[in-house]
Amino acid sequence: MSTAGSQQATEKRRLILDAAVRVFAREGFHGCRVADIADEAGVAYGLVYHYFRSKDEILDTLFLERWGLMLEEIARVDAEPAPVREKLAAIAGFIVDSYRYDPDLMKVIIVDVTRAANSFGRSHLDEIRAAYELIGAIVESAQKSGELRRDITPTFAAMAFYGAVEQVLSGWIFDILPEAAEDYDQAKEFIVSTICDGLEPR
Amino acid sequence: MSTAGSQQATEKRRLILDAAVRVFAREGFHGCRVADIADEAGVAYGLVYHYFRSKDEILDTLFLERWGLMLEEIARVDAEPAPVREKLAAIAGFIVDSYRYDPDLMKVIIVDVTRAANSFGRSHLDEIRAAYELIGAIVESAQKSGELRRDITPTFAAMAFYGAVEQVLSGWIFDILPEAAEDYDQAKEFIVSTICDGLEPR
Amino acid sequence: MSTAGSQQATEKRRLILDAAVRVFAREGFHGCRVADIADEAGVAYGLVYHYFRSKDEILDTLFLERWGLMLEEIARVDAEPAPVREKLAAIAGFIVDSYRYDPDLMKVIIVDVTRAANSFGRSHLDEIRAAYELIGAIVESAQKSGELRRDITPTFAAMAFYGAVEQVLSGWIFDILPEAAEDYDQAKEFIVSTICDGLEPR
Amino acid sequence: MSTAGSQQATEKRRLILDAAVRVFAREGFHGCRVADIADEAGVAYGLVYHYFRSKDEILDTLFLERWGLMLEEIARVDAEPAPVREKLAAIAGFIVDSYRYDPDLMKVIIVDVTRAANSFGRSHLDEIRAAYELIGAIVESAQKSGELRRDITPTFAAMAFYGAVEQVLSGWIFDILPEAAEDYDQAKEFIVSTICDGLEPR
DNA sequence: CATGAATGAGAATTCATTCAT
DNA sequence: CATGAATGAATTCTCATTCAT
Repeated sequence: MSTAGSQQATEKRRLILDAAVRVFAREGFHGCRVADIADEAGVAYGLVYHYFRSKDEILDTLFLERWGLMLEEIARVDAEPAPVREKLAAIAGFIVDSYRYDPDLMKVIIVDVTRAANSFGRSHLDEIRAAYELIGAIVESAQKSGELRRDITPTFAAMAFYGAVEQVLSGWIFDILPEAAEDYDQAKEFIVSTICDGLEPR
Repeated sequence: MSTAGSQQATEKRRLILDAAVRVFAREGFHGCRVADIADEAGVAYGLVYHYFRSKDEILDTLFLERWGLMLEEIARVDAEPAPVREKLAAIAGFIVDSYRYDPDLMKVIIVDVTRAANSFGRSHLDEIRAAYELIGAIVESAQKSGELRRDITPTFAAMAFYGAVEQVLSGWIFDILPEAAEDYDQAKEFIVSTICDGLEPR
Repeated sequence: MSTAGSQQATEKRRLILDAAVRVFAREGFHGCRVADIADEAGVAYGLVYHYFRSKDEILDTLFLERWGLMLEEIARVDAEPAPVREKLAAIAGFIVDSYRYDPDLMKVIIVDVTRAANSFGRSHLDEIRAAYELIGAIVESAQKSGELRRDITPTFAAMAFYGAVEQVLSGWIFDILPEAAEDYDQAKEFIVSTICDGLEPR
Repeated sequence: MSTAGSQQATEKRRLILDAAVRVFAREGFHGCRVADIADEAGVAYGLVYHYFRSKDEILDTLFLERWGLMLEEIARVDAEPAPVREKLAAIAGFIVDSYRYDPDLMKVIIVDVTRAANSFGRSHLDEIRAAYELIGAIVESAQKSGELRRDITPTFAAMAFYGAVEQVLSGWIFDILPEAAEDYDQAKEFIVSTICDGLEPR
């Protein structure tokens, strides 16, 4: 069946992407060779170039796939008529779960894409900016509704919130923070509580 | 005379380090060649290797120099009998001022070391961890004195605080946040207020 | 078809090895560049590294190929029920013929491996030693059978024999000894006669 | 005193040469840097170039010094009215003693000069050839006087003799032959007896 | 004489990418 | 689609030699 053939073709592409995630996570984007990806995927060297124009495109693809999901999720959350606290919890939860579900992929995105955001194509930077802006928009409307303080700019608040989330992921990636099942849930609550309530007693 | 000679000997080394900061900031550690550093410094290629064993060692040196200053500053702040809020403000201020004083250097440290989980970040993990621990210790003692809530772990609080600071710097580095003179001062206050007071109205 | 394809794949590897022999012989292992080998072989620079891990590995391969043949030959000779004089003549003949057949290769082996006490010679010591030991074993059994004097240790006798052979090759290599067709045959006999009968009249 | 000054100057030169012997023996001519020689000698880097034009010249000097002594000795031996057996014993003894007295220097000469005789300046090759010719002359006159067989060419006989001697030294250098006090004396006798009497019983 | 900083050509090796099959 | 041999530009690091002091 031609459908089966097409599925198989897609399968190999997926195989390569998944292998790339593992290899990038293990050795870093710069630290690995295209050959390593092919080996990890168990496919021929040249096949990588059949499906992807370049090594960069593999990373681009991985990033865009997942970052796109996140943007969709943030937009979806934003559209709901929920308290800002719940919205932020949903976003933090989504990112934390993304890491829980596929730590290698999130490691690659944070370490190899976010880090190199200015050396890579500017397109990534726009995607990243879009996330901050969506979060900023959530903050902004919550400020208008009186849910959040107005003396801190929305953009800044978004950075503080996202920075806290990313730092927790970095902590896990660098083996600085403990990483047990309960830590994931706790992290989400801690982040929201720290950012919304502050560290000082109320 | 011999002192002058010794200073002159050191001069070129410093010249190379300063040139490396600019080149790393402009092209990224991986994106530049050792030749670029030598050119930028106006010295012969080989002299770079006279003073440094490798390209890596240059980055290591830059990182350790500045990170060491930061660790000293945090330790100094910790030792003072001030409210935790002032301590955190002093630390955030120091980091923000480090960026204001030498944005290229901080960019290099954040982009090429702090987030490089597979290369430099990993090899300087102890130094990086030390910073978190010092901040965590400040939080912990403030929790004991009742200045801060006790239901969020010190380590986690330290991550949230440092994450917010670093993200603000990242915002400047990646041209996401506005970067005017008043923004630097404002940033320090915003960070402390966000982390201590929270975004929700009190 | 697939056999032909496989042969073709091997062809380039052989091309490189043969080119390396000529280049090493002409310029010496240290005196040539990998680019010279690639040029001489008429292949792209990178292909050398496709087939060999390093410049060293090329020399290792050349040495082991031929030295292995020699060890086999010596072992084969040793196993035959012939007079020791004939055995030594067979070994000397094999080495002399090796030179006659491929003087460049033997030059490389002697100049760059066998005498290189600090690099290749040291790392191939076991193979080199094995040759002496095989020859020593031939001497030893000839001493037991009364064919050879017993007052000279087998190891020493092996060194004297091999030393004479190698020095003759060195003489050819360095243009000290005349090198005509009849010299090759004569050399074999001279060596055996010198070592077995001695230079003094009997 | 100006004499003392001049002696001191000479001392440093000697210091460098002696250090070079040790370094060359340890790491090989190609495997060491000029800096290693300076360090080993305990002198400043630049001083090496004050006394020698180049790294090559250091090796040249070492070789010519000792090889010259050997040529003198062979010529001296040749001039004496002694049996050829004694002459060869004197030459073998001189070379063996040279090694016993300064193994590093002989190692350097055999491994780094003799080996590279065709890549280095041709002048070395002429010196080496001169030694063979002197020995060949000794053989030739012994053949005329009936002390040695006439059916083996003098040049060839010289090669066999010198080859046996050098191989014994190589055996020591490569740790293949035992190297105790008595081995040195035995070696000399074994060499002469093997070459003059042959390995077959008389 | 003595020092060691400064120079820069050179070489091995790597690896993304192409291409013939 | 699949394969992996072939290409060659790029870059780090080495180190003999020079030179200013």
